[in-house]
Amino acid sequence: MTKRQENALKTRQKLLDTAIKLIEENGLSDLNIENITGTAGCAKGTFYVYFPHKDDIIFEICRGLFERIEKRMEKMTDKNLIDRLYYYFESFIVEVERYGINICREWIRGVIDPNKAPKNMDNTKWQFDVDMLRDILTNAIKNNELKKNTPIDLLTHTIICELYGMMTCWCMSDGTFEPKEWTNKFFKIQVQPMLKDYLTENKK
Amino acid sequence: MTKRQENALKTRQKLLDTAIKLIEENGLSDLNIENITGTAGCAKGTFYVYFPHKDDIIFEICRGLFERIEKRMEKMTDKNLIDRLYYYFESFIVEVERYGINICREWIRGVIDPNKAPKNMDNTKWQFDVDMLRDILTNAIKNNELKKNTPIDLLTHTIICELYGMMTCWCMSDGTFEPKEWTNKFFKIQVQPMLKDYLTENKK
Amino acid sequence: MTKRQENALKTRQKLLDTAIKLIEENGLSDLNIENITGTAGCAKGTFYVYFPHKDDIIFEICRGLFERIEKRMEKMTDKNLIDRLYYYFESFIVEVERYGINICREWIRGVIDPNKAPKNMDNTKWQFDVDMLRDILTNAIKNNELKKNTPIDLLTHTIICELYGMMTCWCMSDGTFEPKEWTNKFFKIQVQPMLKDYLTENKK
Amino acid sequence: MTKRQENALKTRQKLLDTAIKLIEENGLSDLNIENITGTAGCAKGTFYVYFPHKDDIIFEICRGLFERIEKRMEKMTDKNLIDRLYYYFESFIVEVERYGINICREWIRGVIDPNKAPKNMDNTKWQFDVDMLRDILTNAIKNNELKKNTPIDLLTHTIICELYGMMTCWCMSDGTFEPKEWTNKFFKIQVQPMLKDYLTENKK
DNA sequence: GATGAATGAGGATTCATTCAT
DNA sequence: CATGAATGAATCCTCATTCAT
Repeated sequence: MTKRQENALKTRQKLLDTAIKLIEENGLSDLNIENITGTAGCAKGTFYVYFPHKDDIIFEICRGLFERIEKRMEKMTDKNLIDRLYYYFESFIVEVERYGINICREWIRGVIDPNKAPKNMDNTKWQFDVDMLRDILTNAIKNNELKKNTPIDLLTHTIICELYGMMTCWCMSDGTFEPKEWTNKFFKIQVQPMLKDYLTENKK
Repeated sequence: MTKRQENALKTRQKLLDTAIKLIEENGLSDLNIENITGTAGCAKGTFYVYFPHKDDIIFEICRGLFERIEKRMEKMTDKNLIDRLYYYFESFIVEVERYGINICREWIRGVIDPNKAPKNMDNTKWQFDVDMLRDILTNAIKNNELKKNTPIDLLTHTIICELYGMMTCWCMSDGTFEPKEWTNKFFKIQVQPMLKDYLTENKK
Repeated sequence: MTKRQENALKTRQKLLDTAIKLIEENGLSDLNIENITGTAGCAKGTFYVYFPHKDDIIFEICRGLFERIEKRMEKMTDKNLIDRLYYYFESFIVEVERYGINICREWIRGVIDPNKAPKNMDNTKWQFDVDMLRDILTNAIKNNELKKNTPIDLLTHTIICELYGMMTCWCMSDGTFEPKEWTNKFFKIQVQPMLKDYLTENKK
Repeated sequence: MTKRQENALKTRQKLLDTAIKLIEENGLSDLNIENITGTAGCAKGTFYVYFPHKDDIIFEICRGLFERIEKRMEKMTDKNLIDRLYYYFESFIVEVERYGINICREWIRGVIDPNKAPKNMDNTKWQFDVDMLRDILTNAIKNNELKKNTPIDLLTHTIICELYGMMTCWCMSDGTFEPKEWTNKFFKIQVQPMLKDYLTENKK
């Protein structure tokens, strides 16, 4: 990579970071291109060198959040089921909290309407989450961690519901309801008891 | 009430209904005053006779949804705790579904950021929900339906989380994940087991 | 019509007149909404009360020119064929000159590409002109002014070609080549000789 | 010519050809530098190595069309007047058709306003055409092909008018009105009769 | 010669809101 | 009460052009 390309990447990242910062500070509705470029220290037109439309930077911010969670997930293959599920919960919360509550709000606002998702998105976030969790549980059956009669669909939906419920409540409560703290509690009183009956002998 | 006052009330209601219909059809972001008044069959200026600001009609729509739920709740004082809680769940879902998925999306979008709530709102939706549910449970202790050591906060937050999780997932899945169906399931595998240990002998 | 509606019409006309004046002065490429409204003495937004898009006012200006020519034509039913055809030539030139050379330029620029015509235009200008002239000649055969073997298509196309050729040359020559003067000359040395052989005895 | 100079010339020609292709496909208004260079397979900056301004390439395209016509004309000195004039007509049409109807549209749009012609253009297209045709006719008088009382101005303007009329109508009709076909017809019923009276005995 | 990142002036469009009638 | 013409701030986006590498 040449020096020029490196600088270009820096500019792009600078715009991305600035946008994240500004959304976190004032929310999406107050975000405008003049704002971003002004704060990032470049010209208005420079924005359009990297993002064809205003929405594209927002999509990218959310996708970034999305990818970070995925990346965390990939690292977790050796642990046992309970730990993997807990890690799944935690990953969401850690990454979302890193970006901040306002980005989370915009993320939910975006993810809430799959009809308005960008066309290059091959799948709904909902479908993606359902598939990923179902895979974890299906594999657990294959690995003999879960019994064959485990109600996978029920567990999958319950867990995802819990997760998005936590995020929605975090935003609603303006941060009072802290997800990190509740992840733990919920996991103990909701997820673990629910799984108990389906864990095979050797994993209990 | 004079004839004139009656007509005025009708115009007002017409505007409200039209706005609901339009949001359900095209979402909030495509809603504008010309749209509302045009569809309702009155002049742009008429809107401002009844609603000082655009936001006021949105607030009123959400408040309407809110009030319907409350009203349903008030009718339910004679039933036992489990039934009351189930009814609480159901009320949300029934009323939200009546308005439609797009209104629900906008409701979540609005409720998600308490800082941007209208100023005449005396309380956060979050705080309201927490208080209402806590009251139900506290009364249940007083009525000797629940044991004194019941972890009220834990139960309260868990239930609210589940509820908003369901609504968020309904929206995310574009209606595929049907709340009515899952309300029942969730109640059985999540809420009931959680309460079991704290119900007093006479209520079990 | 109420006083208000009258004023509104005046505002609309003022915008139209201003736009015509500005195009005539500086051409279409230098025309912008700020310009029009500023000169017309109203706010930028007022423009959009009357014209949904910038292009709509341009279309209307050209349509206006078009209609004036049509209206002139309608008045001419009692005269003989030669006079009617001459009047056809003259109508074009008189109306186009009234608007000015720059408007004529934009008109040609617009009329030159039927694919980019507004969708509410039911017909091509080309088709319209061909039809109108063919009607005049066909009727002349019916009225026994022209012989039955008159080559209508040939005459029609020749005359239209001459007409648009004159307008194009007027613009190209920046007004040096004056259409009024040439209309007469052309008619005498081109149209009349061409018709001579086909006029019936009683009309010669 | 060094290899480097050769390559440079190729790049320049590639840009020119690409621009012609793009105008023919989408018209001038959709033409932009990124478009040209992207399609030509070089960088945006490269454009400015060869053309100081965007307009310069458009000017060059039109000049190219212009020169091809001129070159055709130069070859025609030995034929008689009627043939030379017919060849003049034909040259226009053949070359303009080679470039395509959209280029012709843009050419007319450009040629229509001499005030906006590039400054390096020493003369108006109008003036150029008038001069060229007048020369042909004046020489015909000198060569004793035409009588001395031939109304040169009248003939010159009539012919040019006919020519541009044909091109304008070709564009207006979206290609339906085919210039090649009509060139012949017009020449026979318009130009030849008009000249008849002024041809000297030995040329009749 | 070639590149492509950066620029910023310029222009269209939206829409909540006001107010005279 | 009802109207709807007028407002103008706000904002997105385009694109020819420059210039350091």
